Amino acid sequence: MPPQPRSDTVAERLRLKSGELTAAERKLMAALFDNYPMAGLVSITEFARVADVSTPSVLRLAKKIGFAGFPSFQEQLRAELSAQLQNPIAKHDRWSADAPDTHILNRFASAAMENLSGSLKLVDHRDFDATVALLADRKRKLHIGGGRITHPLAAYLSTHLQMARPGVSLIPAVHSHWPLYLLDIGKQDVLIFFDIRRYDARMLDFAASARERGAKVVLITDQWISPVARLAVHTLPLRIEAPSSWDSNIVPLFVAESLVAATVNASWRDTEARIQELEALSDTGRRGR
Amino acid sequence: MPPQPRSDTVAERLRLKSGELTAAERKLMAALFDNYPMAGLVSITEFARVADVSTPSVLRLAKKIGFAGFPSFQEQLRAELSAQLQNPIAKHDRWSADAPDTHILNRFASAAMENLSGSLKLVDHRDFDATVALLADRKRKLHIGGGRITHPLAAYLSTHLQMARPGVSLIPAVHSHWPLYLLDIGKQDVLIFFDIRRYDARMLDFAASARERGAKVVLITDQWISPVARLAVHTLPLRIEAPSSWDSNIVPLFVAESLVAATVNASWRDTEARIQELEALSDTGRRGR
DNA sequence: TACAATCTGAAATTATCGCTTCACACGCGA
DNA sequence: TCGCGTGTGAAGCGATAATTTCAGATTGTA
Repeated sequence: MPPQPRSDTVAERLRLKSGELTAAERKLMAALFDNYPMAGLVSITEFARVADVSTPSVLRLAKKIGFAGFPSFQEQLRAELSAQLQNPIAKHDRWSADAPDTHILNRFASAAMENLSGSLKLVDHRDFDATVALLADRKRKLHIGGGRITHPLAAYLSTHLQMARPGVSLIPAVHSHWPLYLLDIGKQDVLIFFDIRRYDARMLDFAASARERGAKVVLITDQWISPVARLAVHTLPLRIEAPSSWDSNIVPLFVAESLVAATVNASWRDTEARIQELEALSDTGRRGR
Repeated sequence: MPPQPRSDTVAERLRLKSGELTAAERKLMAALFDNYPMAGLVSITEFARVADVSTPSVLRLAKKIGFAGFPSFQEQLRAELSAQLQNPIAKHDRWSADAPDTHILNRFASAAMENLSGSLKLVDHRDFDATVALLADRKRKLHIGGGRITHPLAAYLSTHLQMARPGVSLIPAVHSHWPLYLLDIGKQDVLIFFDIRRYDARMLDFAASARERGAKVVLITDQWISPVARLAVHTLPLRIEAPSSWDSNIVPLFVAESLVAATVNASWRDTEARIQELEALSDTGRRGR
């Protein structure tokens, strides 16, 4: 390997060494990237304070990535910033550093952002709020399920809701077990289904049976809307296109996380105690091992 | 004297006073505008040297345009620069129609966008590309795992990679099964781990054992970087903050989907046939019911 | 459990910076 | 020519920043 090219940016040097950084050094790296490169253009004392480490740690990091001291480290940051300011195309720095626009990461990121803003226009926030009210109602049991592709989303939602409240059950991926789970669905229960194309006929059957048993169905689907919507009290249609052979489930995950956050907010009094209890039990479990 | 007008930029203040500047002060103004505002972000000594005046002249200029001293003059320059660098991403057009900005959907969306653009800056795209090369190499077996929270992400990635190539296995969520899976990890295999805070000590152990058996470890983690990074050939650090009691896994999912798309692209010839075969088998299966 | 290796920040030290003072230079009118 | 006002920078003095040292804390290991 040739000797380290001295023209490398601070960001590149940090990434190069990121594997061998200590805890304090990682804090500094995080602080710097949090506002790059401005965060590094203050005094060493101030930079250390912002990252919540000592000044020697800043110095050690600067030396580890090949600078003589803090001033030369800072000089490099200034040089990068100057170069960037003179180059008007630099607005792309918010994407992957120096990767071309056509890089899959950047194309996927654009698609994700468009899906997200498109979905927010598509979704009726009253449906969202009404769904949250259902999820926050502890008198109702929750049943969460998804198709072959979306099942991990259902699992994710179920794990988080379980931390927030009791009475959450995940319907397994394997169809043959479904009748058993249908048995446990009762009046006033809520069935949350992820169903995106291609829609699974068996999910429609399941949702129909659940509804007959008195459950309320909430559907998270794509913009072409699964047939389950006819049975659902609330439908959240999302955009899921991606530059890929398969659809993107980023926005469905976004909705799942938002539902969790909103549900926790809506019933904070009950939830707070439960989370603290969970923490305590986890700690005990860890120590007991 | 009225309180110092903090909204004026240094450039405006200078132009305002440009009529009453002395020779040395005009030299300083010219030097600053020559590379605004970077030229002023060095030490007073250096700035004076560049403009070919003495340091007291710099100080006198700073005071003349209303600053208490050189540091506060410089602070103003930094503030202007920060404001200028603020990415215009923040002002995306309306989110959810007529929902207030404070609605959880909009707050979560902002957080997601910031996490995404922040992560793209944090991730080294060469690590990403190198990871894709590993995933696309059909001679290597892939083992995919995650912690309690991130396991669904591992499952999602595994499902998609399985559609793209053979030799993909998902490490189950239950720790007690792990030794059995370790047995099957061999030289040249690849272990893809999702590990975000709080890091699981058992994942570190597992990764260490896998590495000892000759496997290459790829780590998808958060910006605070899991200790597994020390064992990993490639680390993808991501931003995961959310206005919620728990972290957001939207960006990890984004990376998983991007990895799948890039892997498919990288080995399209092999993948195409496999996907078509899968389609055919699925159809048969459905008809056979 | 003890030992070694590594990491970390408090404190001391050194270097540099920001600022003040003051002597001198210059222009200009008496 | 002198005197006066204004502008300038050399020199020096704290103040602050950068660096070094070192002892305690932490972590991994026998």
